[in-house]
Amino acid sequence: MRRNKTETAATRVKIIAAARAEFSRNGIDGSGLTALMAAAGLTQGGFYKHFESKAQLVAETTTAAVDDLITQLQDKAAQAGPGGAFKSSVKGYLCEEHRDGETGCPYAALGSELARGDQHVKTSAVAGFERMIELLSGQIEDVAQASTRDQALLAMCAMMGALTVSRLAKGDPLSREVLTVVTRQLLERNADAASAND
Amino acid sequence: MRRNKTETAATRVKIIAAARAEFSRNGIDGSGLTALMAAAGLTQGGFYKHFESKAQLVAETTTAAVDDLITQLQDKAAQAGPGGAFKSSVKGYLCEEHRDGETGCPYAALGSELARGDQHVKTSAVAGFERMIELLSGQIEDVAQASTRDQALLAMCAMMGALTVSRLAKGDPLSREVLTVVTRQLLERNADAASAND
DNA sequence: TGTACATCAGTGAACGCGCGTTCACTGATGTAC
DNA sequence: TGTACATCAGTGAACGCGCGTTCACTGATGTAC
Repeated sequence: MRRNKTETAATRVKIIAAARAEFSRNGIDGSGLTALMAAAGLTQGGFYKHFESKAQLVAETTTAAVDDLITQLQDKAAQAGPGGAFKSSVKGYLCEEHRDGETGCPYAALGSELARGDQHVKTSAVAGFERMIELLSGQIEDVAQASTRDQALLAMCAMMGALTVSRLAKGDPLSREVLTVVTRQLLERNADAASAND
Repeated sequence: MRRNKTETAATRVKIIAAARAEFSRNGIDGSGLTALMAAAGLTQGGFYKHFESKAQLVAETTTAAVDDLITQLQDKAAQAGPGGAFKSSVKGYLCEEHRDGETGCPYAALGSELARGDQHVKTSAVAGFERMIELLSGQIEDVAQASTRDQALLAMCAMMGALTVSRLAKGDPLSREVLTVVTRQLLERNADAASAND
C-alpha cells in the first residue's frame, strides 16, 4: 500500500533510528535486517524501497549519529556559556549515560567495523569525523603551542578510546576510572595552556 | 589421526595465529570458523578439539595479541635505551606498519566487538588492557602532576582511537595526520613535564 | 621390549538457523486528462 | 472536480549461502601389562 511523501520520509527516519540502536547493541555484522526492520515496525522486504543495500544504511546511520552527537554537544555547550564549551563537550562525551546509551558516538561503538566498510561507508565516516574535529577545535582556547585542530584530534581519539574501554570494562572499576581520568587530563591540558597565557 | 603433544600444541598456536589475522581483516563476526581453520591448514571439525567455542578462541586470541604487542614494545624500548622507552612505544604503536598489519593491538582492531563479547572475553580483554597500562606506566617519567597510571590511560586510549581513525581514513590525508599529530602531542606532553622538573 | 587396547587429533558431512537480497503481489497515493 | 491509470511503499515467501556446532569415523599416539 503506497504511502504519501510525509509518511515515507518518516519511515526512513524510523529505519535509521532502529538501525542506530541495533548496531549499537549488536554491531553491524551482528544486526540482521529482518530484526532491524521489525524494530522499526516493518517487514524485511520493505527495506530496499528505502536503501540500496545494508552498506548504504550503515553510511547514512553514521552520518545521522554524528549529526545528533554534534547537536547534543552544541546544546550542552550553549548552556555552559562562553569558555566552558570544550569542558562541557568532554564531560558530555565521557559520561555513563553515553557509555550505556544506544544513540551515541558511532566511532566509539563501531570504529573498527566502519574501518572494514566499503568506500561509501568510509567516506561518510571520515566526513563525520572531520565535523567532530571542527566542533571541538572551535571550542578549544587557542592559547597552547599546538594548534586547536591538533588538540581536537588528540581529544577526539582519546575520548573514542576511553568510551570503548569503558564499555569493555563495564562491571570493573576500570570502567569509571577511565572516564574520569581521561576527562580530567584532557581538561587539565587545556586549562594549563589557558592559565599559562593569563 | 591422533597427534603427539608437540604437534597438538603447535596446531593450537597455528589456529590462534590464523584467528588473529582473520579477525583483524574481517572482524570477529565477519570471520567464519571454516575459513579460519582452512587458513590454519585444517578443516572446521577439528576446531572443537582445541577450543570449547568461538568465544573462547576470541578470549585467547586477545590475550595472545596483547602478549605479542607487549613483547614488541619492550624490545623496541630496550633498543631505545633509558629515557626513551615511552617515546619508542608511542612511535611503535602509532606507525603505518601497525596500521596496515594483521597482528597488532586487539583493542584498536576489535575494541567495539570485544565490548559485546561474553563475560570470559571481556575479562581477558580487561586483563590485557591492564597489562598494557602497566607497561606504559612504567615507561613514563614520574615528573608530572598526574600519576604515571593516569598518563598511561590517556596515552593508551588516545593511541587506540588514533589507530582506529587512521584505518578508517586510509587513503585520506587524515590517516597519516592523526598518527603524527597524536604521537607528537603525547610525546610533547611527557617531554614538557620532564623538562619542567629539570 | 612387545603386545593389546584406550585415547584423541583431525576429517568431512550434516544439523538448524539467520543472513542479505529478490520478487510477485496488494492497494493507497499521485498524476494526467 | 471526476475519472482512469501509473506509481510505488510495504508484505511475506523464497533464493542461495555461510554460520557455529555436532557427530560418526579414521588411524596414529600413548599407556598398561
